[in-house]
Amino acid sequence: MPTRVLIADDQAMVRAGFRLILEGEPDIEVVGEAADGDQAVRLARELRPDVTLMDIRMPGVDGLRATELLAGAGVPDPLHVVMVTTFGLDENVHAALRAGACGFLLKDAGPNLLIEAVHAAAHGEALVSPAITTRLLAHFTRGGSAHATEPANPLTPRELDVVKAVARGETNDEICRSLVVSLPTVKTHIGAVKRKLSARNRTEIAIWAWESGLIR
Amino acid sequence: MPTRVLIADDQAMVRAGFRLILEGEPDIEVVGEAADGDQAVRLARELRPDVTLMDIRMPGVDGLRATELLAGAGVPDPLHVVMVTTFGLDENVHAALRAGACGFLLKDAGPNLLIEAVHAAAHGEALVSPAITTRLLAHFTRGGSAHATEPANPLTPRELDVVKAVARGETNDEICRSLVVSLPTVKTHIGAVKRKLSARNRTEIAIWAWESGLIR
DNA sequence: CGCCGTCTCGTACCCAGGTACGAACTCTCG
DNA sequence: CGAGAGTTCGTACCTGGGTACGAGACGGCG
Repeated sequence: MPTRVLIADDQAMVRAGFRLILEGEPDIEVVGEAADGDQAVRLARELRPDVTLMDIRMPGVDGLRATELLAGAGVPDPLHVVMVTTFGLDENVHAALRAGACGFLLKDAGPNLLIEAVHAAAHGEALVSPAITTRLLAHFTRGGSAHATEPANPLTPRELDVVKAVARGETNDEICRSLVVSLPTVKTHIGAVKRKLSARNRTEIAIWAWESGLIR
Repeated sequence: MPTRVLIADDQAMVRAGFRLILEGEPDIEVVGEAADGDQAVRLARELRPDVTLMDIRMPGVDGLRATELLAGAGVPDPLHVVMVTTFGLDENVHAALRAGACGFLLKDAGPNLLIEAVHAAAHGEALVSPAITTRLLAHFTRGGSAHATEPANPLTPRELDVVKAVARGETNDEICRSLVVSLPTVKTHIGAVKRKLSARNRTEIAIWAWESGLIR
């Protein structure tokens, strides 16, 4: 009996590409496609796929949230979600694994890795892109301290304001004027954001904002 | 006699997806794949494809530059290049058409549109994604005015290396190690880049890299 | 050949950015 | 009401980023 796969990605051509890649395998069957997180959750409940390929970045409910929803009250059997994304920022990886994903692939990983990941996920095993694996290991060996305490992505509204300003290239001085607060306040917020995103400087905050679609 | 197609995209999985989509058509034959602009130019000269699918964003020589090179001294017969990209930034469209492309597709356009575009390009006709067509028309009707883009950015190769590193969030210290130069050198290059891009800090350099598609 | 651009490195200085505390105020919620 | 989260501000300190010089080495080109 073949592995039944659900594909969730907002780009129709990416879905078609995945489908064609996977249907080249005899023991894999694509049972559905979803264009956003909402659809993904509904179809996953309805179709009960063995594995769900989930793009992180989708309009409306994104892949992370959708995975959390599924993990929460959706399906009784263990989740087999493989995250697929174009970018491998650390925060995304952590959030994805916390949300219950059992794989994390970059889209430039090659078709074979995709197939391998589906097979691995079907057996409840995890497969992560080599490039990301390297960074994960670096995190562990460096003693990734702050992660255990921090929940997923709860940036407060004010912190989001600061992130957007940073992602526009504003200096701390400009931010404190445009948000009408004092300079220490801006620094406090930025410090909090850096901890939550495990960013090492403001440039990585800006990169995160662009990658996550907060700015475009 | 089938239409011979060359695929140029840095992501292996995207190439595989395109190939599978196109090979489903009886009158289309994929004759080669290129992972960057250099390869694309060389293969196009060697294989003489009827149509080249070209991703705009590729490491090293990007799709725009590669198209220009081909238009310049490459092939005598008219160019049949279809640009493919995930984003439909206006300046990209203009630059692509200026460079000699005869089509412009968004990756979320659907497989059928891809096939249609290849067929159209084979006959020298142009096919542009509906969404982009709308924006182009808007430009014309509005009287295509304000173009605040810098057409030529005289960034030297080395400066481009530095820009990419900055856009990855690296610190000066990390850059000087990854490029194997001294710290003053890195600072010199960054200073030059800042002047050329009229950026006020490294974050604005990173933003520029993202906006211009140098990084994704 | 001399000129020019690029890449490289150095020294020195200044300041924005980042860290590490502490603390007050407001609001919500059990 | 007490607890917690969010926002705000303060002080002090240190590092990294940015600026302003100058200068040698290399290669292409008129």
